[in-house]
Amino acid sequence: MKTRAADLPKLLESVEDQFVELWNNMGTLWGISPTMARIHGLLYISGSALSMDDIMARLAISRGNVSMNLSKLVEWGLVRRVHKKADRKEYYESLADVWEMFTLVANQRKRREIDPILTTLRRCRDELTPEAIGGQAMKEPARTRFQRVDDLLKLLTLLDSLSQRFFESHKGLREAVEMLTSED
Amino acid sequence: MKTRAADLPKLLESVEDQFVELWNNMGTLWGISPTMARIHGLLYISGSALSMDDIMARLAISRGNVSMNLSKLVEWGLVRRVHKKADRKEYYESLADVWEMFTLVANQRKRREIDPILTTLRRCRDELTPEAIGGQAMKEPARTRFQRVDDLLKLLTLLDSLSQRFFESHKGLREAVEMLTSED
DNA sequence: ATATACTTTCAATTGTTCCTGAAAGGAATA
DNA sequence: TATTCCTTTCAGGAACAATTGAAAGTATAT
Repeated sequence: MKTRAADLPKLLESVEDQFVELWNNMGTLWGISPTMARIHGLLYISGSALSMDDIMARLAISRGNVSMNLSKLVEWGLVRRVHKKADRKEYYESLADVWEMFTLVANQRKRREIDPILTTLRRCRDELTPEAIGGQAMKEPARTRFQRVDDLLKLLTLLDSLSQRFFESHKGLREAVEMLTSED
Repeated sequence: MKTRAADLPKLLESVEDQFVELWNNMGTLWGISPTMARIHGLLYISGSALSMDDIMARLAISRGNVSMNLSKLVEWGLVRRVHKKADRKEYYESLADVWEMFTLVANQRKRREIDPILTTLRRCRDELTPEAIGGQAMKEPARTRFQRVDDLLKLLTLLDSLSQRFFESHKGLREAVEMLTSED
């Protein structure tokens, strides 16, 4: 059942709304605040540069809120400012490349959040080695603690190397595709 | 500088505290509530079955809170109840296998959160195809919208297949290790 | 220099999520 | 059955996060 031409704007609006909502959920998953995600969703799906007023009107949120969240998006590198000649307003535009967006966020979160965790974990392990506590290290209860920390550290270190390779360029994605298509 | 035997309990306690705090941060990253993460951290690092009272005392949180969060942990499958004979109390014990814990959480979150997103995304795409809106599909502004949704869907579908393979068994991990060690 | 057009900041408000403690619920023992 | 010991539930409160709107800030045009 085809949509008549007159209904197209309504349909597009509805699809955009669905997408913005979806992107909001996606954002929650990545630890991104709802409004930030919605704004980015709107910029991404619309594919054009929008002004603060456009966004305020479309998403029904206040000027201050839009301003703050746009700055954060620019900081993350997901959105960039665009100046139009003969217009004092600033416009904002999303990155278009999805993979680039993913790696951008993944790399920053890894650096800010995962790396410190790994550092702490290593310190925990080092405090439980024979070098640190002598013969006690081999006996309970220290032995179990050490074992658990070490197990975790091994896995996280591995995942870390993997993600490093996977996220650092388009190459990682290509390798993954090959792995997926070769066997199976 | 080795620790004297008398200081060992203090040291262990400190390491455990650091670990619990670390696991709390890790949990935030996975969208798991702080207390739930801390309880699980304690159970994991201690490597033994603890009672509600043990946990309340060690983490200084209320009985109700411990109870609720333990149920959720059991629900997730990260913790299991243990009955000790001649004791009415219930004890709780964490899974020991780190990889198993990861896959458990990853699979459940995928099912609950990612799959619905993919469904919505497909619906968005389908509403923008030529089948749905005719010739308009090839012209702006519908064309861009379709393109963007389709790009995203392609990548997410790929990541989905990848993670499926990666997380469904120990095999995924082994493959990844091979990939990492073979070339580079 | 002043006015205009637009953006940023931030204190106050609102909204959300988390935690507590006490009461109700269950299950084992006497 | 009554008692004891332990767990769960949940309404209210505390802590935290997000949002607004108006004042201050900045830049361009006149």
